[in-house]
Amino acid sequence: MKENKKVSTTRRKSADIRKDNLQLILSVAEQRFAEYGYNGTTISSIADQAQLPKSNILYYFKTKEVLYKEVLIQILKIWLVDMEGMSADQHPREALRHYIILKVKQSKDHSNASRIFASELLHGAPFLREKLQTDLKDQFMKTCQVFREWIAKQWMNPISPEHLLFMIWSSTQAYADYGLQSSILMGKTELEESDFETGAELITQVILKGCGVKLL
Amino acid sequence: MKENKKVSTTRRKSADIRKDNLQLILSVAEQRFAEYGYNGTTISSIADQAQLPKSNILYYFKTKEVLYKEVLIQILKIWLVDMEGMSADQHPREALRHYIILKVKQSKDHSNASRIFASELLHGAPFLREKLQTDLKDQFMKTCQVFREWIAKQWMNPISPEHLLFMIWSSTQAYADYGLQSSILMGKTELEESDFETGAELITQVILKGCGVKLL
DNA sequence: CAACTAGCTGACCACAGGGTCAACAAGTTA
DNA sequence: TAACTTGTTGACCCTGTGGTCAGCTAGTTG
Repeated sequence: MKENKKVSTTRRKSADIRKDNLQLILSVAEQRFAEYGYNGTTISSIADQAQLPKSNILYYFKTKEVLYKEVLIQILKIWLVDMEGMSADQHPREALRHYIILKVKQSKDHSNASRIFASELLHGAPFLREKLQTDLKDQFMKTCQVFREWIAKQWMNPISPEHLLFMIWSSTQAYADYGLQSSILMGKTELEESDFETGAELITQVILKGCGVKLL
Repeated sequence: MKENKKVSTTRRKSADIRKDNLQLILSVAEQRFAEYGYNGTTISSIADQAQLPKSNILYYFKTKEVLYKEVLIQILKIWLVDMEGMSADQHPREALRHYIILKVKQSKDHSNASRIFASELLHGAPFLREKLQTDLKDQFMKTCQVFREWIAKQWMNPISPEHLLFMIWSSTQAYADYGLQSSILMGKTELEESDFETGAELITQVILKGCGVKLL
Protein backbone atom coordinates (compact mmCIF):
# COMPACT_ATOMS: atom_id res chain seq x y z
CA MET A 1 0.00 0.00 0.00
CA LYS A 2 1.21 3.42 -0.96
CA GLU A 3 1.59 6.18 1.51
CA ASN A 4 -1.67 8.02 1.55
CA LYS A 5 -1.36 11.45 3.04
CA LYS A 6 -4.16 13.87 3.47
CA VAL A 7 -4.27 17.51 4.34
CA SER A 8 -6.89 17.02 7.00
CA THR A 9 -6.40 15.12 10.22
CA THR A 10 -4.96 11.66 10.27
CA ARG A 11 -6.44 9.07 7.97
CA ARG A 12 -7.83 6.11 9.85
CA LYS A 13 -8.38 2.56 8.79
CA SER A 14 -11.91 1.17 8.91
CA ALA A 15 -10.93 -1.48 11.39
CA ASP A 16 -9.54 1.12 13.75
CA ILE A 17 -12.56 3.34 13.44
CA ARG A 18 -14.78 0.43 14.27
CA LYS A 19 -12.71 -0.63 17.24
CA ASP A 20 -12.47 2.85 18.66
CA ASN A 21 -16.12 3.62 18.31
CA LEU A 22 -17.25 0.35 19.78
CA GLN A 23 -15.00 0.97 22.74
CA LEU A 24 -16.19 4.53 23.18
CA ILE A 25 -19.84 3.61 23.01
CA LEU A 26 -19.48 0.68 25.40
CA SER A 27 -17.65 2.79 27.90
CA VAL A 28 -20.13 5.64 27.81
CA ALA A 29 -23.03 3.20 27.92
CA GLU A 30 -21.58 1.59 31.01
CA GLN A 31 -21.57 4.91 32.82
CA ARG A 32 -25.12 5.78 31.88
CA PHE A 33 -26.58 2.37 32.62
CA ALA A 34 -24.88 2.36 36.02
CA GLU A 35 -26.27 5.73 36.92
CA TYR A 36 -29.76 5.52 35.47
CA GLY A 37 -30.49 1.84 34.92
CA TYR A 38 -31.64 0.19 31.73
CA ASN A 39 -34.96 1.93 31.41
CA GLY A 40 -33.69 5.24 32.67
CA THR A 41 -31.00 5.42 30.04
CA THR A 42 -31.83 6.77 26.61
CA ILE A 43 -29.86 6.10 23.47
CA SER A 44 -29.84 9.83 22.87
CA SER A 45 -28.16 10.48 26.18
CA ILE A 46 -25.45 7.96 25.36
CA ALA A 47 -25.06 9.57 21.96
CA ASP A 48 -24.74 13.02 23.46
CA GLN A 49 -22.13 11.98 25.95
CA ALA A 50 -20.16 10.11 23.31
CA GLN A 51 -20.55 13.07 20.99
CA LEU A 52 -21.93 10.93 18.24
CA PRO A 53 -25.29 11.10 16.49
CA LYS A 54 -27.90 8.72 17.76
CA SER A 55 -28.03 6.92 14.45
CA ASN A 56 -24.40 6.10 14.76
CA ILE A 57 -24.96 4.24 18.01
CA LEU A 58 -27.71 2.25 16.32
CA TYR A 59 -25.34 1.52 13.48
CA TYR A 60 -22.95 -0.29 15.79
CA PHE A 61 -25.56 -1.82 18.07
CA LYS A 62 -28.77 -2.79 16.38
CA THR A 63 -30.87 -2.18 19.48
CA LYS A 64 -30.55 -0.79 22.96
CA GLU A 65 -30.96 -4.28 24.33
CA VAL A 66 -28.04 -5.61 22.33
CA LEU A 67 -25.86 -2.81 23.65
CA TYR A 68 -26.90 -3.45 27.23
CA LYS A 69 -26.28 -7.16 26.97
CA GLU A 70 -22.85 -6.51 25.54
CA VAL A 71 -22.03 -4.39 28.57
CA LEU A 72 -23.30 -7.11 30.89
CA ILE A 73 -21.24 -9.85 29.29
CA GLN A 74 -18.03 -7.91 29.80
CA ILE A 75 -18.86 -7.48 33.46
CA LEU A 76 -19.69 -11.10 34.07
CA LYS A 77 -16.31 -12.10 32.69
CA ILE A 78 -14.53 -10.06 35.35
CA TRP A 79 -16.61 -11.63 38.08
CA LEU A 80 -15.78 -15.13 36.97
CA VAL A 81 -12.08 -14.55 36.55
CA ASP A 82 -11.79 -13.14 40.07
CA MET A 83 -13.40 -16.20 41.57
CA GLU A 84 -11.22 -18.63 39.67
CA GLY A 85 -8.29 -17.35 41.68
CA MET A 86 -9.25 -19.46 44.68
CA SER A 87 -8.21 -23.11 44.77
CA ALA A 88 -8.20 -25.86 47.35
CA ASP A 89 -4.43 -26.08 47.66
CA GLN A 90 -4.19 -22.49 48.84
CA HIS A 91 -4.76 -21.82 52.49
CA PRO A 92 -7.99 -19.87 53.13
CA ARG A 93 -5.98 -17.39 55.13
CA GLU A 94 -4.31 -16.14 51.99
CA ALA A 95 -6.91 -17.12 49.40
CA LEU A 96 -9.87 -15.47 51.11
CA ARG A 97 -7.87 -12.38 52.00
CA HIS A 98 -6.72 -12.06 48.43
CA TYR A 99 -10.21 -12.55 47.01
CA ILE A 100 -11.82 -10.07 49.40
CA ILE A 101 -9.23 -7.41 48.69
CA LEU A 102 -9.63 -8.02 44.99
CA LYS A 103 -13.40 -7.72 45.11
CA VAL A 104 -13.31 -4.51 47.09
CA LYS A 105 -10.82 -3.20 44.58
CA GLN A 106 -13.18 -4.11 41.77
CA SER A 107 -15.93 -2.27 43.60
CA LYS A 108 -13.72 0.77 43.65
CA ASP A 109 -12.14 0.63 40.20
CA HIS A 110 -15.10 -0.75 38.31
CA SER A 111 -17.90 0.68 40.34
CA ASN A 112 -20.10 1.27 37.32
CA ALA A 113 -19.79 -2.27 36.11
CA SER A 114 -20.47 -3.62 39.58
CA ARG A 115 -23.55 -1.50 39.98
CA ILE A 116 -25.02 -2.53 36.65
CA PHE A 117 -24.54 -6.12 37.60
CA ALA A 118 -26.21 -5.58 40.96
CA SER A 119 -29.11 -3.75 39.42
CA GLU A 120 -29.59 -6.54 36.96
CA LEU A 121 -29.76 -9.13 39.71
CA LEU A 122 -31.99 -6.93 41.80
CA HIS A 123 -34.64 -6.93 39.12
CA GLY A 124 -34.57 -10.62 38.56
CA ALA A 125 -31.78 -10.79 35.99
CA PRO A 126 -34.07 -10.54 32.96
CA PHE A 127 -31.13 -10.35 30.58
CA LEU A 128 -28.66 -12.53 32.42
CA ARG A 129 -30.76 -15.49 33.53
CA GLU A 130 -29.20 -18.02 31.19
CA LYS A 131 -25.65 -16.97 31.79
CA LEU A 132 -26.22 -17.22 35.51
CA GLN A 133 -27.63 -20.70 35.22
CA THR A 134 -24.60 -21.87 33.29
CA ASP A 135 -21.36 -19.93 33.60
CA LEU A 136 -21.83 -18.34 37.00
CA LYS A 137 -23.38 -21.43 38.51
CA ASP A 138 -20.47 -23.56 37.36
CA GLN A 139 -17.96 -21.26 38.97
CA PHE A 140 -20.14 -20.93 42.06
CA MET A 141 -20.18 -24.67 42.58
CA LYS A 142 -16.46 -24.95 42.00
CA THR A 143 -15.79 -22.33 44.62
CA CYS A 144 -18.16 -23.99 47.08
CA GLN A 145 -16.23 -27.19 46.50
CA VAL A 146 -13.01 -25.40 47.37
CA PHE A 147 -14.58 -24.25 50.62
CA ARG A 148 -15.66 -27.79 51.38
CA GLU A 149 -12.15 -29.07 50.94
CA TRP A 150 -10.84 -26.40 53.27
CA ILE A 151 -13.39 -27.54 55.81
CA ALA A 152 -12.37 -31.18 55.30
CA LYS A 153 -8.78 -30.22 55.95
CA GLN A 154 -9.99 -28.45 59.08
CA TRP A 155 -8.60 -25.20 57.82
CA MET A 156 -11.91 -23.62 58.64
CA ASN A 157 -15.07 -24.37 60.59
CA PRO A 158 -17.83 -26.42 59.03
CA ILE A 159 -20.20 -23.77 57.72
CA SER A 160 -22.40 -23.56 54.67
CA PRO A 161 -20.15 -22.76 51.71
CA GLU A 162 -23.03 -21.29 49.74
CA HIS A 163 -24.08 -18.84 52.39
CA LEU A 164 -20.51 -17.93 53.17
CA LEU A 165 -19.90 -17.05 49.56
CA PHE A 166 -23.06 -14.95 49.52
CA MET A 167 -21.80 -13.13 52.56
CA ILE A 168 -18.46 -12.39 50.99
CA TRP A 169 -20.03 -11.27 47.74
CA SER A 170 -22.54 -8.97 49.33
CA SER A 171 -20.24 -7.32 51.81
CA THR A 172 -17.55 -6.60 49.23
CA GLN A 173 -20.01 -5.67 46.52
CA ALA A 174 -21.54 -3.14 48.91
CA TYR A 175 -18.56 -0.86 48.41
CA ALA A 176 -19.74 -0.35 44.86
CA ASP A 177 -23.50 -0.58 45.33
CA TYR A 178 -23.80 1.54 48.42
CA GLY A 179 -20.59 3.49 48.19
CA LEU A 180 -22.41 6.70 47.57
CA GLN A 181 -24.78 6.29 50.46
CA SER A 182 -21.95 5.22 52.74
CA SER A 183 -20.11 8.41 51.99
CA ILE A 184 -23.23 10.43 52.80
CA LEU A 185 -23.51 8.68 56.14
CA MET A 186 -19.88 9.34 56.90
CA GLY A 187 -20.25 12.96 55.87
CA LYS A 188 -18.06 12.82 52.80
CA THR A 189 -18.72 13.50 49.16
CA GLU A 190 -17.00 10.32 48.09
CA LEU A 191 -15.38 7.29 49.64
CA GLU A 192 -11.62 7.65 49.88
CA GLU A 193 -8.87 5.20 49.15
CA SER A 194 -8.47 4.63 52.87
CA ASP A 195 -12.15 3.75 53.29
CA PHE A 196 -11.84 0.96 50.79
CA GLU A 197 -8.71 -0.29 52.56
CA THR A 198 -10.31 -0.16 55.99
CA GLY A 199 -13.39 -1.90 54.64
CA ALA A 200 -11.44 -4.66 52.93
CA GLU A 201 -9.35 -5.21 56.02
CA LEU A 202 -12.38 -5.37 58.29
CA ILE A 203 -14.23 -7.79 56.07
CA THR A 204 -11.14 -9.97 55.84
CA GLN A 205 -10.66 -10.05 59.60
CA VAL A 206 -14.28 -10.72 60.40
CA ILE A 207 -14.63 -13.43 57.79
CA LEU A 208 -11.40 -15.21 58.68
CA LYS A 209 -12.00 -15.09 62.40
CA GLY A 210 -15.66 -15.81 61.96
CA CYS A 211 -14.89 -18.92 59.95
CA GLY A 212 -12.31 -20.10 62.45
CA VAL A 213 -9.39 -19.74 60.07
CA LYS A 214 -6.13 -19.72 62.04
CA LEU A 215 -4.32 -16.44 61.66
CA LEU A 216 -0.54 -16.36 61.72
CA MET B 1 -77.75 8.70 60.62
CA LYS B 2 -80.55 6.56 59.28
CA GLU B 3 -80.01 3.10 58.02
CA ASN B 4 -79.33 3.40 54.37
CA LYS B 5 -79.78 0.14 52.55
CA LYS B 6 -79.16 -0.37 48.91
CA VAL B 7 -79.94 -3.19 46.57
CA SER B 8 -76.43 -3.30 45.22
CA THR B 9 -73.33 -4.29 47.16
CA THR B 10 -72.44 -2.75 50.51
CA ARG B 11 -72.46 0.97 50.90
CA ARG B 12 -69.06 2.37 51.89
CA LYS B 13 -68.05 5.56 53.61
CA SER B 14 -65.84 7.98 51.74
CA ALA B 15 -63.13 7.73 54.35
CA ASP B 16 -63.01 3.97 54.01
CA ILE B 17 -62.93 4.10 50.27
CA ARG B 18 -60.01 6.46 50.40
CA LYS B 19 -58.11 4.39 52.91
CA ASP B 20 -58.65 1.15 51.06
CA ASN B 21 -57.69 2.52 47.69
CA LEU B 22 -54.59 4.26 48.96
CA GLN B 23 -53.51 1.03 50.56
CA LEU B 24 -54.24 -1.02 47.47
CA ILE B 25 -52.39 1.32 45.17
CA LEU B 26 -49.37 1.60 47.45
CA SER B 27 -49.16 -2.14 47.76
CA VAL B 28 -49.40 -2.80 44.05
CA ALA B 29 -46.97 0.01 43.30
CA GLU B 30 -44.47 -1.51 45.69
CA GLN B 31 -44.56 -4.76 43.79
CA ARG B 32 -44.12 -3.17 40.40
CA PHE B 33 -41.39 -0.76 41.45
CA ALA B 34 -39.48 -3.61 43.04
CA GLU B 35 -39.67 -5.72 39.94
CA TYR B 36 -39.18 -3.12 37.23
CA GLY B 37 -37.65 -0.09 38.92
CA TYR B 38 -38.91 3.45 38.78
CA ASN B 39 -38.49 4.03 35.08
CA GLY B 40 -39.52 0.54 34.12
CA THR B 41 -42.83 0.85 35.89
CA THR B 42 -45.77 2.49 34.15
CA ILE B 43 -48.79 3.95 35.83
CA SER B 44 -50.94 1.90 33.50
CA SER B 45 -49.37 -1.33 34.67
CA ILE B 46 -50.05 -0.42 38.27
CA ALA B 47 -53.60 0.47 37.31
CA ASP B 48 -54.11 -2.84 35.54
CA GLN B 49 -52.83 -4.88 38.42
CA ALA B 50 -54.92 -2.93 40.91
CA GLN B 51 -57.88 -3.22 38.58
CA LEU B 52 -58.47 0.47 38.62
CA PRO B 53 -58.49 2.95 35.77
CA LYS B 54 -55.28 4.87 35.29
CA SER B 55 -57.03 8.14 36.03
CA ASN B 56 -57.98 6.83 39.41
CA ILE B 57 -54.36 6.31 40.36
CA LEU B 58 -53.61 9.86 39.34
CA TYR B 59 -56.56 11.00 41.39
CA TYR B 60 -54.96 9.69 44.56
CA PHE B 61 -51.36 10.47 43.66
CA LYS B 62 -50.84 13.60 41.61
CA THR B 63 -47.79 12.22 39.84
CA LYS B 64 -45.80 9.03 39.50
CA GLU B 65 -42.98 10.62 41.45
CA VAL B 66 -45.26 11.40 44.40
CA LEU B 67 -46.40 7.80 44.48
CA TYR B 68 -42.87 6.48 44.34
CA LYS B 69 -41.69 8.75 47.12
CA GLU B 70 -44.60 7.68 49.27
CA VAL B 71 -43.54 4.07 48.85
CA LEU B 72 -39.97 4.96 49.74
CA ILE B 73 -40.92 6.81 52.89
CA GLN B 74 -42.79 3.82 54.25
CA ILE B 75 -39.77 1.62 53.66
CA LEU B 76 -37.32 3.96 55.31
CA LYS B 77 -39.45 3.95 58.44
CA ILE B 78 -39.08 0.19 58.80
CA TRP B 79 -35.32 0.44 58.40
CA LEU B 80 -35.02 3.02 61.12
CA VAL B 81 -37.25 1.26 63.60
CA ASP B 82 -35.26 -1.96 63.25
CA MET B 83 -32.02 -0.22 64.02
CA GLU B 84 -33.39 1.56 67.07
CA GLY B 85 -33.68 -1.82 68.73
CA MET B 86 -30.00 -1.90 69.55
CA SER B 87 -28.78 -0.09 72.65
CA ALA B 88 -25.56 0.08 74.59
CA ASP B 89 -26.86 -1.64 77.69
CA GLN B 90 -27.66 -4.79 75.76
CA HIS B 91 -24.85 -7.25 75.19
CA PRO B 92 -23.80 -7.46 71.53
CA ARG B 93 -24.24 -11.20 71.71
CA GLU B 94 -27.99 -10.79 71.96
CA ALA B 95 -28.40 -7.39 70.33
CA LEU B 96 -26.49 -8.21 67.16
CA ARG B 97 -28.05 -11.63 66.85
CA HIS B 98 -31.49 -10.11 67.23
CA TYR B 99 -30.83 -7.38 64.70
CA ILE B 100 -29.37 -9.73 62.12
CA ILE B 101 -32.24 -12.16 62.41
CA LEU B 102 -34.67 -9.29 62.17
CA LYS B 103 -33.03 -7.87 59.04
CA VAL B 104 -32.96 -11.22 57.30
CA LYS B 105 -36.59 -11.60 58.19
CA GLN B 106 -37.33 -8.22 56.68
CA SER B 107 -35.50 -9.34 53.56
CA LYS B 108 -37.80 -12.30 53.39
CA ASP B 109 -41.12 -10.77 54.40
CA HIS B 110 -40.65 -7.37 52.79
CA SER B 111 -38.47 -8.33 49.90
CA ASN B 112 -40.09 -5.84 47.56
CA ALA B 113 -39.60 -2.94 49.91
CA SER B 114 -36.00 -3.93 50.51
CA ARG B 115 -35.27 -4.16 46.83
CA ILE B 116 -36.76 -0.78 46.04
CA PHE B 117 -34.64 0.73 48.74
CA ALA B 118 -31.53 -0.96 47.39
CA SER B 119 -32.25 0.10 43.86
CA GLU B 120 -32.72 3.65 45.00
CA LEU B 121 -29.35 3.69 46.73
CA LEU B 122 -27.71 1.97 43.81
CA HIS B 123 -28.63 4.81 41.52
CA GLY B 124 -27.47 7.53 43.81
CA ALA B 125 -30.62 7.97 45.87
CA PRO B 126 -32.09 10.71 43.67
CA PHE B 127 -35.33 10.75 45.65
CA LEU B 128 -34.00 9.91 49.10
CA ARG B 129 -30.89 12.07 49.38
CA GLU B 130 -32.27 14.46 51.96
CA LYS B 131 -33.85 11.82 54.15
CA LEU B 132 -30.58 9.93 54.18
CA GLN B 133 -28.63 12.98 55.21
CA THR B 134 -30.97 13.58 58.12
CA ASP B 135 -33.03 10.68 59.48
CA LEU B 136 -30.88 7.75 58.41
CA LYS B 137 -27.65 9.50 59.26
CA ASP B 138 -28.88 10.29 62.76
CA GLN B 139 -29.77 6.68 63.40
CA PHE B 140 -26.54 5.52 61.78
CA MET B 141 -24.46 7.63 64.13
CA LYS B 142 -26.43 6.52 67.14
CA THR B 143 -25.86 2.90 66.27
CA CYS B 144 -22.16 3.49 65.68
CA GLN B 145 -22.05 5.05 69.12
CA VAL B 146 -23.62 1.92 70.58
CA PHE B 147 -20.87 -0.15 68.93
CA ARG B 148 -18.23 2.15 70.36
CA GLU B 149 -19.55 1.67 73.85
CA TRP B 150 -19.51 -2.07 73.40
CA ILE B 151 -15.90 -1.77 72.36
CA ALA B 152 -15.13 0.43 75.37
CA LYS B 153 -16.66 -2.20 77.62
CA GLN B 154 -14.48 -4.74 75.84
CA TRP B 155 -17.51 -6.67 74.80
CA MET B 156 -16.11 -6.72 71.31
CA ASN B 157 -12.85 -6.06 69.49
CA PRO B 158 -11.94 -2.53 68.48
CA ILE B 159 -13.06 -2.36 64.88
CA SER B 160 -14.55 0.38 62.78
CA PRO B 161 -18.22 0.70 63.76
CA GLU B 162 -19.12 2.28 60.44
CA HIS B 163 -17.68 -0.49 58.33
CA LEU B 164 -19.07 -3.16 60.61
CA LEU B 165 -22.54 -1.74 60.21
CA PHE B 166 -22.09 -1.65 56.44
CA MET B 167 -21.11 -5.28 56.54
CA ILE B 168 -24.15 -6.27 58.56
CA TRP B 169 -26.44 -4.27 56.33
CA SER B 170 -25.14 -5.62 53.10
CA SER B 171 -24.97 -9.26 54.09
CA THR B 172 -28.49 -9.31 55.50
CA GLN B 173 -29.89 -7.12 52.76
CA ALA B 174 -28.49 -9.56 50.22
CA TYR B 175 -31.20 -12.05 51.06
CA ALA B 176 -33.67 -9.64 49.51
CA ASP B 177 -31.52 -8.12 46.78
CA TYR B 178 -29.95 -11.28 45.52
CA GLY B 179 -32.43 -13.81 46.76
CA LEU B 180 -33.53 -14.67 43.30
CA GLN B 181 -30.06 -15.16 41.96
CA SER B 182 -29.07 -17.14 45.01
CA SER B 183 -31.88 -19.55 44.40
CA ILE B 184 -30.77 -19.96 40.79
CA LEU B 185 -27.26 -20.79 41.95
CA MET B 186 -28.59 -23.30 44.42
CA GLY B 187 -30.83 -24.82 41.80
CA LYS B 188 -34.15 -23.80 43.30
CA THR B 189 -36.96 -21.67 42.05
CA GLU B 190 -37.15 -19.72 45.27
CA LEU B 191 -35.33 -19.46 48.55
CA GLU B 192 -36.97 -21.51 51.27
CA GLU B 193 -37.66 -20.73 54.88
CA SER B 194 -34.68 -22.84 55.88
CA ASP B 195 -32.33 -20.91 53.60
CA PHE B 196 -33.17 -17.69 55.37
CA GLU B 197 -32.63 -19.37 58.71
CA THR B 198 -29.31 -20.87 57.71
CA GLY B 199 -28.23 -17.55 56.29
CA ALA B 200 -29.20 -15.58 59.36
CA GLU B 201 -27.47 -18.08 61.61
CA LEU B 202 -24.29 -18.05 59.54
CA ILE B 203 -24.12 -14.28 59.43
CA THR B 204 -24.69 -14.10 63.15
CA GLN B 205 -21.95 -16.62 63.92
CA VAL B 206 -19.43 -15.06 61.59
CA ILE B 207 -20.10 -11.53 62.78
CA LEU B 208 -20.04 -12.38 66.47
CA LYS B 209 -16.94 -14.53 66.26
CA GLY B 210 -15.33 -12.14 63.81
CA CYS B 211 -15.85 -9.24 66.20
CA GLY B 212 -14.54 -11.18 69.13
CA VAL B 213 -17.83 -11.26 70.97
CA LYS B 214 -17.77 -13.92 73.67
CA LEU B 215 -20.32 -16.61 73.01
CA LEU B 216 -21.99 -18.34 75.90
C1' DC C 1 -84.61 16.86 49.59
C1' DA C 2 -81.20 20.21 48.06
C1' DA C 3 -76.65 21.71 47.90
C1' DC C 4 -72.19 20.24 48.30
C1' DT C 5 -68.12 17.53 48.35
C1' DA C 6 -65.40 13.49 47.31
C1' DG C 7 -64.66 9.77 44.19
C1' DC C 8 -64.40 8.17 39.42
C1' DT C 9 -63.32 7.82 34.52
C1' DG C 10 -62.96 7.96 29.23
C1' DA C 11 -61.25 10.91 25.92
C1' DC C 12 -57.66 13.51 24.87
C1' DC C 13 -52.91 15.63 24.40
C1' DA C 14 -47.92 16.49 24.07
C1' DC C 15 -43.91 14.55 23.64
C1' DA C 16 -40.09 11.53 24.38
C1' DG C 17 -37.75 7.62 22.95
C1' DG C 18 -36.58 3.41 20.11
C1' DG C 19 -35.86 2.36 15.76
C1' DT C 20 -35.92 2.82 10.21
C1' DC C 21 -34.21 4.55 6.01
C1' DA C 22 -32.38 6.71 2.10
C1' DA C 23 -28.67 9.29 0.72
C1' DC C 24 -24.16 10.65 1.20
C1' DA C 25 -19.02 10.40 2.72
C1' DA C 26 -15.02 8.00 3.58
C1' DG C 27 -12.07 4.11 3.22
C1' DT C 28 -10.73 -0.25 0.42
C1' DT C 29 -9.45 -3.01 -3.37
C1' DA C 30 -8.55 -4.61 -8.12
C1' DT D 1 -9.81 5.45 -11.14
C1' DA D 2 -13.83 2.68 -10.84
C1' DA D 3 -16.50 -0.48 -8.21
C1' DC D 4 -17.42 -1.78 -3.80
C1' DT D 5 -17.69 -1.87 1.16
C1' DT D 6 -17.97 0.42 5.44
C1' DG D 7 -19.13 4.34 8.11
C1' DT D 8 -22.24 8.49 8.95
C1' DT D 9 -26.27 11.09 9.55
C1' DG D 10 -30.70 13.96 9.45
C1' DA D 11 -35.33 13.36 8.71
C1' DC D 12 -38.94 10.61 9.74
C1' DC D 13 -42.33 7.44 12.02
C1' DC D 14 -44.86 5.04 15.60
C1' DT D 15 -45.73 3.53 19.95
C1' DG D 16 -46.13 4.18 24.71
C1' DT D 17 -46.48 7.08 28.62
C1' DG D 18 -47.26 10.80 32.00
C1' DG D 19 -50.53 13.81 32.81
C1' DT D 20 -55.03 16.94 32.04
C1' DC D 21 -59.85 17.71 32.03
C1' DA D 22 -64.68 17.96 31.78
C1' DG D 23 -68.39 15.58 33.15
C1' DC D 24 -70.22 12.04 35.64
C1' DT D 25 -71.77 9.28 39.97
C1' DA D 26 -71.93 8.39 44.74
C1' DG D 27 -71.63 9.65 49.39
C1' DT D 28 -72.28 13.66 52.95
C1' DT D 29 -74.52 17.27 55.42
C1' DG D 30 -77.89 20.89 56.70
